[in-house]
Amino acid sequence: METPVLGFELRCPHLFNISSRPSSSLSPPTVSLRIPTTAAASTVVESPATVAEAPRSKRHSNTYLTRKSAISEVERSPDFLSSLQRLERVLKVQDLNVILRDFGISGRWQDLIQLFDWMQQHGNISVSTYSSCIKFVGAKSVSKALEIYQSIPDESAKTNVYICNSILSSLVKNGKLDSCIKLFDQMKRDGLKPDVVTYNTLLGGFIKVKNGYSKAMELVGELPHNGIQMDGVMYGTVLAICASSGRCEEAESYIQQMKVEGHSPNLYHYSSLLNSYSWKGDYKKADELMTEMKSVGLEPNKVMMTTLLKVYIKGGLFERSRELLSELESAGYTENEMPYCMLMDGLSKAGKLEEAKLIFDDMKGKGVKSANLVPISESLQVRFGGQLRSNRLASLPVFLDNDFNFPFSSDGYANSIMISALCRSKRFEEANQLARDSETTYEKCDLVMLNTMLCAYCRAGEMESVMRMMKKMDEQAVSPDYNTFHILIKYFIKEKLHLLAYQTLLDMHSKGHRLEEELCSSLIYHLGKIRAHSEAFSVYSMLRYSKRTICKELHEKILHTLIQGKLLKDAYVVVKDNAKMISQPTLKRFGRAFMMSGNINLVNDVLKVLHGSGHKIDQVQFEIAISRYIAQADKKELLLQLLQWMPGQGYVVDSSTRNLILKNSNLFGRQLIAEILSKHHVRPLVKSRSQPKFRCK
DNA sequence: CTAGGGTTAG
Repeated sequence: METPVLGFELRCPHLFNISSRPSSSLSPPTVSLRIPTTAAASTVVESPATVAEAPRSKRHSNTYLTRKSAISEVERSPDFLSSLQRLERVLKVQDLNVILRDFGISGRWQDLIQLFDWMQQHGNISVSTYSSCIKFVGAKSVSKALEIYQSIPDESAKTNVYICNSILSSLVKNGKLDSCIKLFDQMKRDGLKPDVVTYNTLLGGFIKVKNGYSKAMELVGELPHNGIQMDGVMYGTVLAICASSGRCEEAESYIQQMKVEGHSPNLYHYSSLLNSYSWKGDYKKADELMTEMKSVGLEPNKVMMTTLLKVYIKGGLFERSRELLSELESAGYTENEMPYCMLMDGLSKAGKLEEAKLIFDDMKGKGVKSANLVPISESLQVRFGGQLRSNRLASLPVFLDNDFNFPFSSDGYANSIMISALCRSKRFEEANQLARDSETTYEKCDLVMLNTMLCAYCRAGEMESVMRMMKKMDEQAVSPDYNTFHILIKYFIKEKLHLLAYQTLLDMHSKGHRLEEELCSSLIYHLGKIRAHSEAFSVYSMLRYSKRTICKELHEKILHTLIQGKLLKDAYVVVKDNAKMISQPTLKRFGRAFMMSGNINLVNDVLKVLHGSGHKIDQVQFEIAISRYIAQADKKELLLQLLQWMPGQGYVVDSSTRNLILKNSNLFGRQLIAEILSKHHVRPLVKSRSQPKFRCK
């Protein structure tokens, strides 16, 4: 039922604007010829208020039919806005909602937005309008859905459960689960009373995220607290979550539980359970499941059979897979590439490239189409890019960024799989050739396809093609992902374009992608070799501060590079933070290097850090340090500090150093020097810290 | 006759 929660009825044009046009200008309904023109016209001229309060059955029925025909007239009209203008007084807000949904279902995005605008301007709008509009728009773009949400003038409607469910669903569909949960909490604070659909919307977000199962279980756990019972759909979602994390036992127990509660499993439930068997390729259980399902009168559909195919492939039953694929073909379920792709991929991963290629060729011969997504209408961007944003956006919660999701048509799954398969078998020339073919065949490629081709070109060493692909991605405004960066950096290293690799890594880091240690490590090595020491250090630092632990050889490796590049202050930082993970010879090398040419003001600090880490400082280091101090008389204080520090830690100066100091003692005050050196007389036994006299048991 | 949620995918 339509509730006038928004308080628009007062502004409703029906009440004030009824006879702005003569009724004679109204066109007759074009659809339902059974309704006489006059009847339609007279209904229109009557105040809808009268209609609403006097539902005499005949007239009501007439009105209903009139409205129905008006709905389809608007839907079919080539210029629906003018039809809308004409039929304004016939159509109720719920009729407009029906039209809106029809536009949404048939992908008429521009019309949907125009109608929504029109309804807003005419104050003929309801909760359902917002809910539906957000649903359709939000499937494509979170930010646009949020703009609509923010534009709702009635505060109480913002916590309407249907509207909230729509907006939460938009966030989930666009992979913004964290934002979704935050917004959900916010909405609850603002008065939302979540229902079973709300919870299920959130749960839906856990289907394809890692650790989704345990997070989902937390949410399921709070259902009783909110007095919500799981329904059939929610069991479907929960089973999908189990399946997507390979938890077949949990899935089985949920099926059991739902049966106990009196729900009979349908195809959704069975296909998720089946999918949970695909992880281990448990075809035995899968067959049993199919038998049970048929015994309760359910016919396997396309999804079911495709999922079964997946189980057989995972289980390595390629002969049965091929048979099942034929069954899919005769059932008409192979109008797109997907099932062929699954089999090809499975075969190639099992090392059966030739058999995979046979499937590929067979599929190509049959002229199978690839699955295309409908691209977002440009008008939608234009419309919302303009006036609607502005002041409203400023009030959006900060955690919700306005990201777009552009679904591009995704041609060429099969080619992409085949290219990967060829690369896997190191047949780079063939992969290269197929990538070129794909480029000419498919106008637009999605990111995975682009990455696959890029990879093939890189492996084949086709620099020009690599550059062409990068340009293409740029032109198609496809932003590179982790894989893209990874492929490129590896390739640049291989081609000895180390600085380019470095630049690309910086780019990757700035885009927020995690850095892989092995790749960084290799780059650090090569940058060191070409004496790009500070670049090497910046790679190390990026890795160091984005990861909790890194392999200890890396500290060692960077230290050698820094010493070689005389970046001793950086080296000191590395030693200070990781001394315990660095080998003694490397510490020694660092110590000597620092004594020789490190910042003289830090010499004592460095010695203390080295010593504090358990490193035994050798005489050479002291000797170099002390000669530097002597050569620089203004560092007198530092020398005295060092000499005073040494005996307490079990170090004494050797005789040549001692002589050097005495020779220059006039610079420091003979008396003081003699006093300090007297403590260096007795060379204590090197019973080091690691060998305490008394061991505790 | 009236909004919002669940199945296969490189």
